Formats: sequence, structure tokens, C-alpha cells
Amino acid sequence: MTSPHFSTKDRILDAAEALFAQHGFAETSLRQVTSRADVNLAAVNYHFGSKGNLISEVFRRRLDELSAMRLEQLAKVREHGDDDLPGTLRAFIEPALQLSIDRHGGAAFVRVIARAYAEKDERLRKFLSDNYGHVMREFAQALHRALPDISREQLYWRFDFIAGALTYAMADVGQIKRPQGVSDKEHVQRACAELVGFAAAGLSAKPL
Amino acid sequence: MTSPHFSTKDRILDAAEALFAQHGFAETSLRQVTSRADVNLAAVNYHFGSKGNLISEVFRRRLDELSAMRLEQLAKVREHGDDDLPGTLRAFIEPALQLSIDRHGGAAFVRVIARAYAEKDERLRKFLSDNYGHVMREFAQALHRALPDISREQLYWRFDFIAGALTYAMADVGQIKRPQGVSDKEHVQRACAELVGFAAAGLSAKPL
DNA sequence: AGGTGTCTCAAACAGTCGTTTGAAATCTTC
DNA sequence: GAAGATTTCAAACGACTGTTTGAGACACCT
Repeated sequence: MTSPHFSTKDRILDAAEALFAQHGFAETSLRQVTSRADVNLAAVNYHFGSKGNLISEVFRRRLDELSAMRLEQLAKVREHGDDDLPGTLRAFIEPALQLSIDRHGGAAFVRVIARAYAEKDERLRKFLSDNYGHVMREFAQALHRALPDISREQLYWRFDFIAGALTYAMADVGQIKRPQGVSDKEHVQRACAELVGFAAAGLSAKPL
Repeated sequence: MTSPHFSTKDRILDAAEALFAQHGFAETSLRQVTSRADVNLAAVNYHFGSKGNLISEVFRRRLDELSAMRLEQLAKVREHGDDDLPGTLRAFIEPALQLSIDRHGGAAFVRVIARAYAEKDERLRKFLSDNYGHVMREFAQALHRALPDISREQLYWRFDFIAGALTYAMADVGQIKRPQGVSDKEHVQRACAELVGFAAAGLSAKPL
């Protein structure tokens, strides 16, 4: 099922990612994972210690790269000033959607993220908040600088709305809504452009 | 745990709703449900046939009411013409958020919905699509009438973004983000107003 | 009272789960 | 090539899962 010249650890991660995306965390058994990875059952506990650790590692492997891409793109935007709202939003949105067409099954991981946001599992939330909360804060600050007239409270609401919309879009990209005759790349670019436009307009709405 | 003067069936539904919201579907065992409902384990299969059916019934009990409220409010808005965009959006958003502070643990159900949207379980998706898809189509049409300049394709994207943002907002309302000293009612009204304003601005964005 | 459905109950069923074990196999290093 | 560490393997562990069973309790009707 998975290329055999990768290490056991990587094969497990790949298989787990794909299955978590398709069926969820609790619904995916280690036996499914090891069978798909063509690996012995005990290998999971040998290499990762527990199923929970395996889940965390599936996240870490991709999120480190995603966070780096987001922050890098944000830094590039901010070289040209603080007020490029669409650019700031694109730095947040584009890498996430890009991931869904990247090499090595990023598409699966995108759906894993969408799932994780919804599962209010406390341990998982804590893991994400501890490890990647600073990225969110970075973007919240950048948005605040680009939109100084919006109150902090209102900005949090709207940033939350955008995160929700992005989660939905990520879950759809790479899975459901793509029409026939549209390439992955085009579809992601379309989704990105739509969401950036939508989010920029929503963020710029006059306060009530 | 649950008022004993309700029927066994209702006590099971209440307990299941609360536990599904807190832990998810797969992570909640029937033994947890029946223990919380103070009911014999076999009662679930006697009254509902299977765990899957129980899940469906948890949805049906609330979604029937939610759909009715949404359509009723939409009809009322459309009496005054086709172009009340904030009114149309409020008809979609307000009942969902209202549910979260209603009597009888609607708050729990709101989180159940948020979960269900993320879990891409095929049977659940089909159940929701079969039973409540017409409500979504109704609103898509109403939005199209209020915004005749937006292409149908673009409208679908943006409606999807709004659904995602609403799901996030629903998951937060009744759980996390409410500041101290703010009543349930005020918090829901605030969330509703924020999301309606955000969505209306996003929907009205000029095409690229 | 007797009979008829409806409902509840403790117990068991067969199956799956994550995890552990200890021995084999494989790779490293001297 | 022997010694030692690392990795794989089949098998089993105890715990938990959804579901079924058959007997008992209860309410209602004639």
C-alpha cells in the first residue's frame, strides 16, 4: 500500500495519516494502520509508544512545515508595510490549502486537521495550543495592525469565523467539491482566492 | 443524572446528547449512556435498535425543530421582499445559535452538530443530506435572489464559508469564549450580530 | 382473575481494541 | 565473524465494545 523503501516509522505515519483523514482517530484501529503500512502490529508501540503519541506525531510532521510556511509568507508580506490585508490573509490561508495538493499525501492531512479542530478532545487541543498557538497570535497581531479600527474583541470573533471557513474549505478541497476538468492546482487557487476575498470583505465590515 | 419522570427513551436521548457532545460518537459507549441515564444497558437496543439509530434520533429530535425555525424565519423575512440580505442570514444563523441556550440541553446538541460536520462519516452525511438538504437549498436560493450579481459557483463557495464559520461559532458559544459577566442571551446575540455582519460583508464582496 | 402486550433486567455473547511479551531476525561495530 | 544493540514478529493479555438472550416485572383490558 505504501512504498516499501521508506522506513517503518514513515510508513506508519503515512498510513495513519490517510486512515485518520478517512475515518477519524477513534474509528481507526492500529491494526488497520499496520496492515496498510505492511508492518507488524507491535511496531506502533515500539516506535511511538502509544496510539496517542502516534496521533501527535502525525500532526507534528506536517504542522511544523505549515507553521513555518505561514510565518515566512507573513514576514514577506510585512516587509512592504502593515496594511496589506489580503496579503496577510493569504499568508494564513494559502499554505493550508497548498498543503492539500502537495506531494506525499498532504491532502489526507488537510482533512486530519479539519477533524482535529472539531474533535474537542482536550489533550489534542492542548497539544495544538501549546505547539502552534504562537502562530495564531502572530496572525491576530498582524490583522490588528492592518485593521486598527476594529476592536480587539471583534477581531477575535472574525478571526474565528475565518478559521472556521478555512477548516471547511480545507475539508472540501481534495475531496468533494472539485468539478470535473479542473486540476488540483486550479481548484486550490480558486478556493484560496475566494476565501481571501470573502474574509477580507468580512473583516473590513463596518462595526455595528 | 437525568430527571426520572421522563420516559426511558427521553432519558437515553438526553444522556446520549450530552455525552456525544463532550466526547464524540465513537468515544462514547452505550454503557456510559445508560449509566448516566440510569437505565439498563439493553434499553438502548430495545428502544432504538442500534447505536447508529440512537445517533440519528439524537439529531432528528433537534434538527426538525431547528429546520422549522429557520424556514419560518426565512418566510417572514421574504414577506418584505427578496433583498434583505442580513435578514436572510439571520434566519439561517440565529436559530442555530439560539438553540445553544434553549431549555433542555440544546447547548450540548449544538456541539454535537459541530462534531457531525467534521466527522465525514458517510452514513451520517447521507442522513443529514437526505433529511435536511432541502433547507440548505432553500437558503441558497434565497441568497441567490438577494445577490443576483454573484455567480452561482461563487455563491456556493461563500455559503460554505458561512456554514464553516457558523459551525465554529456554535462550538464556541456555550462552551469556551464567553467572557465573565455576560449572560447566555447577550453572548448569543453578540455572536449572531457579529456573524451576520461578517457574512453579509463577505457575501457582498465584489467578484475578483 | 387471567391473559396480553410492553418494558426492564442481569447475564452472557462474540468480537475488537491498545498494549505487552519474549523469542527470532536483522543490522552495527569492533 | 563474534558480540551487542536495534528492530521485527507471532501470539497472547485483559479490558472494553455493541448486541442478544430469556426470564421476570409491570400495566392495561375484558
